Amino acid sequence: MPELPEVETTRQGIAPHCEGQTVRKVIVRNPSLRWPVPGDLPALLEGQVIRAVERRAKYLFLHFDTGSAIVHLGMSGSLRVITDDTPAMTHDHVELVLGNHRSLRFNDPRRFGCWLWTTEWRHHPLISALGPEPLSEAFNGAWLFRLSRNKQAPVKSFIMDNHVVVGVGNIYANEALFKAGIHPKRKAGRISLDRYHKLAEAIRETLSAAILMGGTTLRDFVNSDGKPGYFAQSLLVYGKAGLPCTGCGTRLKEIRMNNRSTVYCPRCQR
DNA sequence: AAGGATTCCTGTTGGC
DNA sequence: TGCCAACAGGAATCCT
Repeated sequence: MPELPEVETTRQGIAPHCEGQTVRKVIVRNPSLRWPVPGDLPALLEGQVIRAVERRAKYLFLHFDTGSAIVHLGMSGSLRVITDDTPAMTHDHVELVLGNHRSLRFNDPRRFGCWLWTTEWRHHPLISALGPEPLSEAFNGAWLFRLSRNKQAPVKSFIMDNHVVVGVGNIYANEALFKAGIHPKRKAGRISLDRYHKLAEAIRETLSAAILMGGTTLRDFVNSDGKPGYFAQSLLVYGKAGLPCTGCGTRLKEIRMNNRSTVYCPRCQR
């Protein structure tokens, strides 16, 4: 499940092969993604040079002179650069044939991902209201504290809200709350500045460690080079319900919050 | 208006 | 062993 580290790993993997390359041909095999792939996407991209591959939150942008393609990997999407004679696989929904005998292939079994076009990517409705990047200076405990005042929502929902901070999906929310010793159901507005400093640091640590290790890799996610990431091995609570807490030995508890698996230590997290 | 519930989808898993 | 329901989750959107 691509979370921010996986998306950044993907960007780093494809950028060297894409930047400066001309798009020779665009093949849309299945336009039924989260939103329909624009019918004029081939006409918009063909003949143009990919100037840069950028990431913002979990969105990737292919920047061209006339605008940008917005790509989201959704739940099960992946982008790979391969030689252009490699046979298409099932769920290879979008392909950009490049000028270096390579192709950029978008594969997405569950089709929660998207390919969109924008001429003003910073002002695109999906992008403009996003919160700060978790590894940027703008994201810190003071920011979390200020935004959370009077909020009744549980802190786990709060940090997974893209208006608060981007890139914190279910797995990393569980991990960060454990590291910070905060109970996932605690009301966001009832947490001190001190504890938010700790939480911001935990989010930062969790995500940067995962980026270094190449992403979490659960089930069907593979990096752009086709190799799995190794972060899954260092998960402390996610997927470990019933196992002893690494801090105190208490059995980790699992509950459902907003229909999402939530694992925590009932003793260490308050 | 905030916050919870629903929705999209298919490969994998678990129970009988 | 085989089949099928349950589950997984990003995030927009709908609903209360």
